[in-house]
This record gives sequence, C-alpha cells and structure tokens, in this order.
Amino acid sequence: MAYRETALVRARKDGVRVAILEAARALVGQGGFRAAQMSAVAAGAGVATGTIYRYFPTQIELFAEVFRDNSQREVEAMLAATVGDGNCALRLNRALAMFISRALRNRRLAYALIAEPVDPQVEAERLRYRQAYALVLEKLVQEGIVSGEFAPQDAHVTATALVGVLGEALLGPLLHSVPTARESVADSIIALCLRAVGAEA
Amino acid sequence: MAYRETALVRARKDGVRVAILEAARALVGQGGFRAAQMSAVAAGAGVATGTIYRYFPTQIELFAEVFRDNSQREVEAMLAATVGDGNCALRLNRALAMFISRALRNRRLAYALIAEPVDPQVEAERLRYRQAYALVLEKLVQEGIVSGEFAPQDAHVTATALVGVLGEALLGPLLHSVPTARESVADSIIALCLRAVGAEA
DNA sequence: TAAAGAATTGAACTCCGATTCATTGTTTAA
DNA sequence: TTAAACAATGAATCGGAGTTCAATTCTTTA
Repeated sequence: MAYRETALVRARKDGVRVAILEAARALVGQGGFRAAQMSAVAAGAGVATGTIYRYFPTQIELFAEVFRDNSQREVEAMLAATVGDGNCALRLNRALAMFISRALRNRRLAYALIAEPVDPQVEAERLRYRQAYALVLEKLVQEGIVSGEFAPQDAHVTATALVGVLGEALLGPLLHSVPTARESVADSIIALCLRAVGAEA
Repeated sequence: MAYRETALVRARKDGVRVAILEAARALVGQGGFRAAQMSAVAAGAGVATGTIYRYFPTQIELFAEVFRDNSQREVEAMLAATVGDGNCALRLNRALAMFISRALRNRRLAYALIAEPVDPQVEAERLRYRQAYALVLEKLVQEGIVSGEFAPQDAHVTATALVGVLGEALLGPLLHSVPTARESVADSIIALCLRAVGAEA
C-alpha cells in the first residue's frame, strides 16, 4: 500500500466540509436557497464546484443538511425556553417569544426555513422540522392539560396549529419590514396562542 | 380587407382557452402543479403545446390563473358560510368547517393550493389568497369583538393566525390518508379556533 | 375562387444551473 | 525517490421542461 488517510488529512477534509456548509448557510441566510447556487457556494467556501460533489452527492442533500442544521438550532432554542421555572402558560409564552424573536432577528433565514419555495425533498425536511417544533409544544400543552392549567384538548392538533400560527402570522413581518409594528404583533400572537390553549387570562 | 374575427371564431377561441384551463385544473387536481406540464395540459385540452402560448404568455401565468380560479371558489365558499343566521361564533364555526370539509373532500387540490412547492410567482398568488381568506375571517372577528362576543384582540393578526392554523393543521390529514381521524381533527381545529378568538365555551 | 390574415401544429431549440470527468496536484508508505 | 492512491480543479457536458417558429391549415371578405 502507498496511501492511507492520516489524521491531518482527515482534519483538513472535515474543514472543507464545514466550509462548504457554512458558505451555503451564509448564502441562504442572505438570499435564501435561491441564492445558494453551487458555483456561489464553491466560491464562498474557496473550492471548485466539483469539490462540493466529493462531500455532498447532490445540491439537494447539501440543502437538506443546511436546513437541518439551522432548524435544529431553532428547535433547541425553543426547547430550552420550555424548561425551567414557571407554570405551563409562562413557559409556553417563553417558547413562543423565543421563536418569534429569533425569526425577526434573522428574517431572511427565517423566511427560507418557513416559507421559501424549495425543492420537494427539502420541503420534506421542512415538514419534519415542523413536526419537531410541534412535538416540543405538544409536550408542554399536554402537561398543561394534565395540570388543569389548559383546557382539555387534542394536544397534538393544538401543537400543530400553534406551529401554523407562528409561520403564517410571521410571514407578513418577515417579508415586509415594518419595524414599529413587530413587537405588538409578537404580543398579539402570543396572546392568541394562550387563549387557544385555554390558559387563564 | 380579407379577414376579421367573427363571433363564431371568438366563441371557439374562448372554448379553447377554457379547455386549456380545465385541462390544467384537472391535472393540478390529480397530481398537483408538478403534473401539469405544458405537453400534458396540451394533450388534455386537445391542442398542440404551441397553441397554449397563443392564450397564455407563460406556464407561470397559466398556473397563476388556475390558482386564482380555484382559490376564488374557496374564498367565496368560506364567505358564503359567514353570512346568514347565527352569532359570530356560530358563523366562524361554519366558515372554518366549510374550509376544512372542502379541503378534505379534495385533498390533492387542497394540498396544491395550500402547501405544494411552487414557483415564486405562483407563491405570490398563494400569499394573496391567504390574505383573502384572512380578510373574510377578519371581518367576522372584528364584528365579534365589537359585539363583545370575542375577546379584545388584533383582528388582523388573529385572522392571519387562523389561516395558518387551517393550513398547518390540515397538512397531515391532507397528505396521509387517515379517514377515521378526520372528523375529530376537524372538530379539534374548530374548537381551538373558537378558544383562540375568546369565544364563550 | 382567390388572396390575405389568423390560428394551429409539433419538432426543434433554448436556457441555465447541476453535474461530470479528464487533468493536475497532493499525500503516503515503501 | 517513487509509485500508488487519493483529492481538487473547472471547463465542458447534460438534461429536461418551457418556449419558439417555419410550415400548414383554416377562415374571412371581395
């Protein structure tokens, strides 16, 4: 034998893979998936277009991974907001506020994750992550029902519906920049969600 | 002069235009916009592909018109459910039930209109019609607020959120056929929406 | 019936970004 | 140092659905 991958090479390759992912992520964060053309990603990562294909079989799989990376963070941020002190209503409030504030802070990325037209295979990732958000909320809603804090209801349907509320109600603010109205919109959305679960006013 | 369009020709041309739209609509209703390729639309309408371009400048404009035609019906159906007898809660109930039952009756079409990945220009139509649904609901919510039947709230945000609930909560039932659970899901969705507007239980 | 204008046809073309691959450069172990 | 194995390059290729257009067929009026 005359060649075997060493730790050094392994590390550099890992670095290239990360660079590609980060370039793609940056482009998606600026101009959505539309802007993340393979040539642009390659340029951003400082490699040739062909090199990307040594790390990702297709553009779609690259996009899927970018989608997962970004969405995973959001789910974890929301999950983190649900644990800790407070009754269910308060924790739900925190989780919703966390999602909304993060989305508004990075609107272009949020739009890409929530609503940008994407390839069906990337859309499948979107569906999966919507379920992940819903699962986080469902547990909280279920806990609230058991404790009597929330109205009796189908926690799964409610959680799914809340995900729909977040996506749809944020679409306007995400697309059209209306900075003044944003805080009050956030408050309105949260208030509506709390009524929806039947929390005490 | 030796040629001028007669009423007969006018009528036949109108017929061709309608045939193209209906062929496209049928294909979208069966397999979504994906399935409505120009060659397939032409075949369905009994014309050559080139003929379509004498009636629609691009595929996107054809799709946009199909989208509008179908969505307009839905908006009108929902609107019709909001008028007539009953207090605001009852009429909201009717409107939501109308939307849900129509979507479940024609799931493939509903998916195409609500969530199928489409070209950004068609997506723009989707946004417009979501606003149209929201407007119908907003008026009803506003009326309920004024009458004291619903809680004080931002009617616009609420209406937008309800559109989000309908879309997201129906996605599962639209994609995965679970006939038994559908009615209860519909009931759960409606109950949640009524709580969300702060209607009396 | 003739000639002009219009509509239809569908095979060929276009477009454009994803993907490939022959070539060049790099790393490893003997 | 050398050869084998791998990695990187980026211009050329590919694919496939939307679109075009020269040829044909149809319609109208004189």
